[in-house]
Amino acid sequence: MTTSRKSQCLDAIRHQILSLALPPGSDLDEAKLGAEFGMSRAPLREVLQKLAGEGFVDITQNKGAKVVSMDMAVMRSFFQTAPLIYANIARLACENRSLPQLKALKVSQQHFKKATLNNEPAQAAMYNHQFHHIIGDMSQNCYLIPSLQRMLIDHTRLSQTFYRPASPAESALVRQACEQHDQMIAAIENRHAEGAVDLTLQHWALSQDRMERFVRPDPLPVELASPKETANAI
Amino acid sequence: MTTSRKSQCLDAIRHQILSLALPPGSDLDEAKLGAEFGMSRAPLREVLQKLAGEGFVDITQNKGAKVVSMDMAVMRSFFQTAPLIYANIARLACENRSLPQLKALKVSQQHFKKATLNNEPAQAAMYNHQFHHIIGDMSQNCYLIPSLQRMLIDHTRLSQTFYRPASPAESALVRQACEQHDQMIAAIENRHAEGAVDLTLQHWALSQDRMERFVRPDPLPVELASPKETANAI
DNA sequence: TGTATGCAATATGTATACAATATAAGGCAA
DNA sequence: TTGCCTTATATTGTATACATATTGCATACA
Repeated sequence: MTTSRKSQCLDAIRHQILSLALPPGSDLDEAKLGAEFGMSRAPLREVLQKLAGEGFVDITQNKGAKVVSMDMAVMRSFFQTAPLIYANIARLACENRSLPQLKALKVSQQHFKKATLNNEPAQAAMYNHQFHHIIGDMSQNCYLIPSLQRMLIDHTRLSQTFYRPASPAESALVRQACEQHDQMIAAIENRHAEGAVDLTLQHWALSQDRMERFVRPDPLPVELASPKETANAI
Repeated sequence: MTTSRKSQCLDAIRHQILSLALPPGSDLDEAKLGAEFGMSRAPLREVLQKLAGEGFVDITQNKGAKVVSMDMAVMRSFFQTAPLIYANIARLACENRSLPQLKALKVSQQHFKKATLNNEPAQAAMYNHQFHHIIGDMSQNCYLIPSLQRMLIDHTRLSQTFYRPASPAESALVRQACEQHDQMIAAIENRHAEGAVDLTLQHWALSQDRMERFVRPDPLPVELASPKETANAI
């Protein structure tokens, strides 16, 4: 199939952006990518246009495509808006989910669980992304889905450290997130909207703290930054 | 400027979709549009890709672009989701609006008011669209704006009849909508978030009834459809 | 007469060549 | 040395030609 080459290219670039292999702000050179995926610039430009529509890249006239940035102004909006979108998507998912979607969600969760147990942080982040993406599909709401997908892009990029726990306490958080996924599946299966919303907000609270730390890490101990020490360090 | 031809084409197609000159579901032929706007298919395809990203058209592999449909399932989501998006956008607009944006909003409202007074329904619908689009810009929230813009597409298409009042009572509704715009400007200018949200919800309620009637009009009088009359008619 | 199959016409997808624009480097003048 | 202007190079934008896929119609067969 000649069509699969384009969708394959789409998936590859999406994956690289979500995994931070292509960091925010990096330039996407048409000629280079075209050569890399063995296709001419025409279809590749369409791929970039599509990615722009999905919110993965920004395209500027005569300047090409850049991976969307994650500056402070955007982060503020992110933390402000996420609970609203996630909670309402969860509620609608309970109302509108289909059985094939429910099946897909369970499969995704199996993969996610396995990745966390095997300590594969990159995979875990991607399957977590897929999990929430499927819940978005379940909502069947063409107005909220674009918002959700944009949130998930930044959420997945920010959570790249989340599944790479540095201490037993952090491992416990990952296990808890995994359990919440199981509970969310049950709530959606039973069309228990209020439960799904509550779980979603708890799930959000869990990752929120971790992500905010990533964006705004604890300040270094003041003593280390004293004039004397600084002078020595240089 | 060679660049303006593409953006001009974008604006033209957007306008035709919003005004229902291109009805939902209609096919967009690349070759025909290319000839119409005096450009080759390559840039025109990019225009269609961009429109797809904005939610104006759906593109299917090997089958080209169609104006997004407005079926019943979508309408349900529309009425379900609109208050949520509009209210939160209004709240954020109060927080984040800039002075140039406020100025633009006032200008847009002037045009809108003039169009309603001069009984120019098509123009009124377009300036109403612009008015709410600017409020979206004011929110500065890159996650909610895509949702808002998709809502506005369908809102504007549905409201094409709204500004074509058929009775004095309907004219009063249009005047009321216009007054609400003025009040919304004041609330946003004074950063009065609660007021802006309330006004937005009232504004929504006003158009909601009118739009639902358009989607699901009053049934025809039963007498006219009686077997005897029907037989005569045929 | 209904259906299936194959062919032709039309529309979309892709590649390549060329034009226009932006960026960066180098030279010149203050 | 610094600022600016010019020019060269690299990258994006556009047009055209060709390949491929879909659709509708005609024809043949059940």
